[in-house]
Formats: sequence, C-alpha cells, structure tokens
Amino acid sequence: MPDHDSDSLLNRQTKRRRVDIGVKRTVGNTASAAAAATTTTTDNIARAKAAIFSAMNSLSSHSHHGSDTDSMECSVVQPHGGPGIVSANDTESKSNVLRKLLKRANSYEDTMMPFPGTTIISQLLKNNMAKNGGGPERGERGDRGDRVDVGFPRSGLSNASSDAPQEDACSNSSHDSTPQECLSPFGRPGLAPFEIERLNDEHLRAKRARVENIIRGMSHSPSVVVPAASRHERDHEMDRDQEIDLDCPPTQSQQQAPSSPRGGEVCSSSSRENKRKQRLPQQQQQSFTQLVCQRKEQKQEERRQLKLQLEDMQKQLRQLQEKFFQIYDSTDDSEHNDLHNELNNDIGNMSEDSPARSDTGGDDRGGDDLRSDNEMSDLDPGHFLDRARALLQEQALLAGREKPRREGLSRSKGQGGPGSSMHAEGKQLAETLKQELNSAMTQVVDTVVKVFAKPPRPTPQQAFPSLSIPPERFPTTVNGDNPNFHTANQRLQCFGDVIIPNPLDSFTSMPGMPGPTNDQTEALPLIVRKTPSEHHHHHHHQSSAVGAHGGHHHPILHPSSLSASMGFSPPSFRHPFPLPLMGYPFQSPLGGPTGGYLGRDRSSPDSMDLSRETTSLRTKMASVHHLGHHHRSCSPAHPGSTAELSLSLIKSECSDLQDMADISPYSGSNIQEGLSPNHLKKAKLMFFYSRYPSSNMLKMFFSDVKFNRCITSQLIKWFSNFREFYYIQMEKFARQSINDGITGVEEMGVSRDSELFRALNMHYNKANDFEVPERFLEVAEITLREFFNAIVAGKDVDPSWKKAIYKVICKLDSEVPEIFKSPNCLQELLHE
DNA sequence: CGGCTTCCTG
DNA sequence: CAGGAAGCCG
Repeated sequence: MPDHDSDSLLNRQTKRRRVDIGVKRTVGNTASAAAAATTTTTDNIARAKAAIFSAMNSLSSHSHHGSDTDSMECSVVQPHGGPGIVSANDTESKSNVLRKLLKRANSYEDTMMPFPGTTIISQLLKNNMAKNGGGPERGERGDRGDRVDVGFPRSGLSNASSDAPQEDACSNSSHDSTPQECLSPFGRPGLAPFEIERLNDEHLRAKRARVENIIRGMSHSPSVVVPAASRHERDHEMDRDQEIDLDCPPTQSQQQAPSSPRGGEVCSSSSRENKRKQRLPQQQQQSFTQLVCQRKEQKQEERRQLKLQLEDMQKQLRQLQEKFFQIYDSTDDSEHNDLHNELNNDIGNMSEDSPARSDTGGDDRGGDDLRSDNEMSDLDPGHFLDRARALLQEQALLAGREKPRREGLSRSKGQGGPGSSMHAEGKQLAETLKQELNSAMTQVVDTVVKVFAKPPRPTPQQAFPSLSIPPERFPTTVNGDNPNFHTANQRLQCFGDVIIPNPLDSFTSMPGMPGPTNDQTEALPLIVRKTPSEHHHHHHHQSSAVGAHGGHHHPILHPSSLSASMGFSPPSFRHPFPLPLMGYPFQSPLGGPTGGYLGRDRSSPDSMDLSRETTSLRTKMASVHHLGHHHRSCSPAHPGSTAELSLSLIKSECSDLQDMADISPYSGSNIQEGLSPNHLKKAKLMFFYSRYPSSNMLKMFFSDVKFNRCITSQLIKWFSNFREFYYIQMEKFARQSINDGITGVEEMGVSRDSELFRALNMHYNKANDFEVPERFLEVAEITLREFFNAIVAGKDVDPSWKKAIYKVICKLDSEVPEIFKSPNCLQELLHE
C-alpha cells in the first residue's frame, strides 16, 4: 500500500503541522524575540530590558495559556517594547487590549479562586505530607488542567527566564524577610544589582512600581504573618502578581504603604506610577481604579475571614484532638503521643502554610466559602464526635480482642522502653485505629444519611456539614500514608462542593424551604424534575430519596438537579451521597477511573454497558466548569473549603462518580438524560441511511433523550466519527484496489460479501442483527468510486481533495425510516 | 460568534 | 469513541 497512502498522509500531516506550528509560534514568539533582541542590541539598557522582559514574558506566559494575548499584554504595558518585540503591538488598539485584559482578569479570578482553600484543607488532611508539595492543588492552572499533579508547575519558570539563579537567591533570602523581594522580577537579587541602576526606562519602572504596590498591599494584609509562608507562595506569587499587575494596576487604592524594610527600592514608586498612569486613557484608568479598589477590599476582607477561619479550624482541630484522646487516654499512651504529634503537625502545617496559600490566591474570593465552612465546622465536632465516640466504644466493647491487644501494646511500651519494637507496635496500633475509625466513619455516615433522608426538611446547615465533614476530618491524621485517601477526600469535596450545593440552589426556589439567603441569580438550566422510576435499589438512600420526592424535592437527594445543573446526565448516576463508599476502602485512583466498579448488584441487563455509557457522559462534563464556579459562588451553605475544586478535578471526580454509579433512576422513564449504548447502536444503524443527519433530525429521532447542547454535540460527534471511519475505509479500499491493479471504476463494487462492506458492517452493525439497506451499498459504492477516481486522477495530492467527495456523499442521504423515531426501535428492528 | 465539520490524537 | 484544535459558513 503504497505510495498514495503515505504521500497523502504526509502531505496532510505536514500541512496540518505547519498550521500548528504557526499557532504555537505565537507562544514562544515574544520570548524568542526578546532573546533575539538580547543578542542583537548592543546597548546595555536595551539588553537589560530585553532580558527582564524575556523573563517576564516567560513568567506570564507560563502562568496561563500561552496564547497570543500574552504578547498583547506586554504590548500594553510596554508600548515601546524592546526592538523586535511583538510586532503586533501597534495593530491592536489599546482599548481592545484592555478589554481583553479585563476579561482575562475575570476568568483568571475564577480559575484561581478555588485553589488556596484546597491547599489549606489538604494540609489539614495530608498528614505529614511534604509541606512543599503544595504544587498539586495548584497544578491545574496549566493548560491541561490534568487531574494529576504536575508537581511544581512553576518550576520551569526560572529556567525559562534566561537569567540565572534567582530562584535560589529568593529561597535563601526569603527566610528573613517579607515575600515581596521575590515577587517582582526586578526585585530579584539576581537581576537587581546591575539592572536597576540602568533602568531609566519609564515603563519598566512603572511596571515595577505597580508590582511593588501590589506587593505592598498584600504584605500589609493581616494574613501575611508567617514568614515561612513566603517560601510556598513565592513561586506562585511571582507570576500571579505579574498577572494582577497587568490586569489591574493599582492606583488610588493603595494601602498606606507600611514602611517596608526594602523601602529604598520602592521609594519613587509614586512618581513612576504617575508616569505609568499617563500611559492609560483616562476612562480606562478610572475603571481600573475602581476595579483595583474593589479587589483590594475584597482581598483584605477575604484574608481576614480566612485567618479567622483558620484559627477557628485550629481550635476545632485541637478540640477534636482532645476529644479523640479522651477516648484513648486510658488505654494507650504511646499511641496518644503519636497521634498527638501527628495532629499537632497538622495544625502546625496548617498555620504555617495556610496563610501563604491564602495569600497566593490573591484573587480568590472565598468569603462565602469561608463563612459556610465556619458554620459547618461549628456543627461538626459535636454531632460527629459523639457518634463516632459512641460507635468506637461500642466497637471496642464488641471486639473483645482489640482492647487486650491495645493494653498489651501499651504495656509492652512501658516495659520494653522506647525501643523500635514499640514504635512498630505503635504503628500497628495506629493501623488498627485507622481501621476502626474508618469503619466507624462509614457507619456514622450511613446513619447520618439515613437519618438525614427521613426528615422531609432537614436544615442544610445540619445536613451538609454532618455529611461532608466527617470524612474530611476524621481520617485526617490517620490516612496520611494512604495516597488514595487524598483523592478520596477530594472526591468528597466534589460532592460537598459541586453536587450538594446545586440541588440546594435549585431548592431555594422551592416554597417553604428555608433556603439560604442568597438569591439565585442565575437560571439553572436543564433541571428536570421527574419522578424517577425506581428499581434496582440496594440502598436505602435511594428509596428514601424517592420517597422524598412525594411532597417536594429533597435538597440533596435529588439526582436530577445534580446531573442537570452539572451538565451531565445521570443515567448511571444514583447516589448523591455514596459517602460510605468514598472512604478509602473504596479506592479508585484519580488517574484511573477504570478500577471503580463497586462489587454491587448491577442487575440491569444493560449494566454491562455501563462502562460505555459512562463514557458517553464524559463529554457532558465539559460544560461543568462554568456551572461549577457559579455554584461555588452562590451556594452559601456548602462546605466552603471545597470551593477549590478545579475543573479537572470535577471532571475526574465525576468520571469516578460514573464508575460508582449504578442504574439510572430514570432508566424506566421515557426520557433519558443521557445517551445510552443503545442510542449509540441506534445511531450506527441510522448511519446506514443518513451520513449527515442534521441536529434537528437527530432530535427527532432521539426523542427519548433530553436534548441539550452536550447531547446534541455528542450525537453529532458520533456521526462525525462514523463518517470518519467510513471514509477511511473507503480510501483504504480504493487505494487497495488501485494497488491491486484495478483500473476501471466499473470493477469497483460494493456487495454484501465484499470486504469493504464487512468492515463497515462490523463497525456499524456489529451484531449483524440489522439488515443493511440496499441504498447503503449503493452509496458505499459511489463513495468508493469517488475515492477511486480521485486517487487515480491524482487529486489526492491536494490536501483537501476529500472535500469534493464529502460534498457528493452528503447529498446521498436517504430518509431514515420512521421506525427509528420510536424509542423502542431497537427492539422492533432487531426482532424482525 | 456559534454551529458544524474535519483532522489529529489518545 | 472522546477531546481538542482548526477551519468554514451563515
């Protein structure tokens, strides 16, 4: 197979690649241009400028999608950028640029908002995890937003900026000083000494002034109290401040600048600022000012709240800790100490890291979250601990061997002295404890869920915290060594954050519901209230949920609101609160949602298709993110700490969710919210009639599906994939025929026993239980001949040579039989 | 700009 | 098959 093939492929690909390269070039453009400028310019100032600029570019382009907007950004602040830098500068009008910047500022804020809290909680939960492992939660900022940690996302920054070891210099100096010295590219020791003096260039100074102003504002905030924190925030702060700076330069809203220890560097900032101000049109400047004002106030407020919350959490942690120890005080001391240390470590980590984290999230507005977090934590310890304690005691009593063992251990400690054996035993004990705690947890959650499902109107404040908190807190110190536990927690957060609030939001509009004070400002589309036909239930949750449907919708047990508001449909979603399943006994690695099926009864005959079905849901998750932050921002009663779910997390969470999910509550009703494997099958059969169905047509023929944008596009995508396969087969067989020496189109035919047809039939009609219409054979033959002719004519050298064929084929669609409009068409069709 | 398509990749 | 990028079109 020969040359045709590879040739055209090569052509296509190279062409394609060229495009790609062209696009990507914009990313590296500014940096490389700056680098080039570095080499070509002889002037020292220009060189310094270029160097710094390149560093800054690499910073900013690293901090988000390295798109061409970066270069534009630079062009705003640097209208007279170094030689060779961004030629597109002048073409873009300032107003446009500024608008983009503002827009970006918003989106940036949105994306940034979630993270800092996560790190706090994570630190709370992560037992003795590396303190500097804070990267994970923040790694999502990259292009990909993958669920997997990317380690230290900014690690490449210092490398990218051609200038040397600022990183080290920063980390060294950051111990004894405020973070600010590392925040500004200009403040970096590596650059400052020789650079600063020569920087008589206005815009550079203006830029620096802005950066430093921001820094001043931030360092003045109450939460920057822990010097050690600077280490954590430094690498993130650098680009972020860059971001803030670019997005909204500070003006009148300056804080009363505290006399900074490095005041010398900041001395003339006001004058620089004035100069910078002049660069901006007055109107934009004002809007900037306002923006900055609001933002700063917001930030201050958030910090205050965050700090308060932090303290509160610490208190509660200690409380919890004490209560915890009270239980075991009598039985074991070594363990006591171990756990005590662990807990203390956690608290220490928290207090050490959290302010930094909160600071790094300079843009996050976590007010609601924090408040709700406080609320929930207020309720948490009592309710939960009581139950936990009771359960634990009960267990201890029941499991008679446990206690002797513990005592034996504690005795051995006393006798054997502080040896290593004792340490091992202590660990063992810890393990036992962990297991106990976990089982207790499960029971507690089960109980609570059960209890919760009964009263028709549980107050959210009680319900959510008690449900969502315990798993977060309880195994806090106990599971530090379990890498999956963290993910489990995050999974929980998914529930707590996204899933729970949504129904609540939608529920606020319900009459008689003592809903949160927030108004629902945004329509919640796609929310369907249906009476789910319920079957295949093994969980009391399910039945209770259905029962709750009678009078009104239960806030958290309403599956449809979840799925609907999240943009994905729940044919396979069942439990809004599979919390008992989410402890670490149920381990489903974040990266591998495949392992996740519960060993539960999936008695539906279609259950084996679940995996495929779940994949069909994944597309819909694409729409999650905007909804996601919407709900974060407007649901007051949800656990605030969970607000920092990244989209990627949500995605992975929900694919996990799908794995955990069982049978749709809607599976018996007429309208589904998602596309099932049967729909896929049906679509494939429809392809025999129509290769290019319109979206309207699809809606007609899939009337049993509740259409939304995602469903539509998924269906369209299906047909697109069908076509792709179809045309690939056609081309393949056409080339094969040509290579087999066939010269006449007449020899090209498609019959039911031809290889081509078998391939197609295998793809669209795998079970071969559908009689392929004759028309399809004709169309296939026509297509094949088209390809044949085109290839023979050498048209395939044209990269778009297939388009002509597509044009022909798309006119060959025939009517899809009416029977396909029936939701049960498959049965009817296949039973013939 | 949004819908639709193709192309590429995983 | 899905996701995403790129392109076309109304």
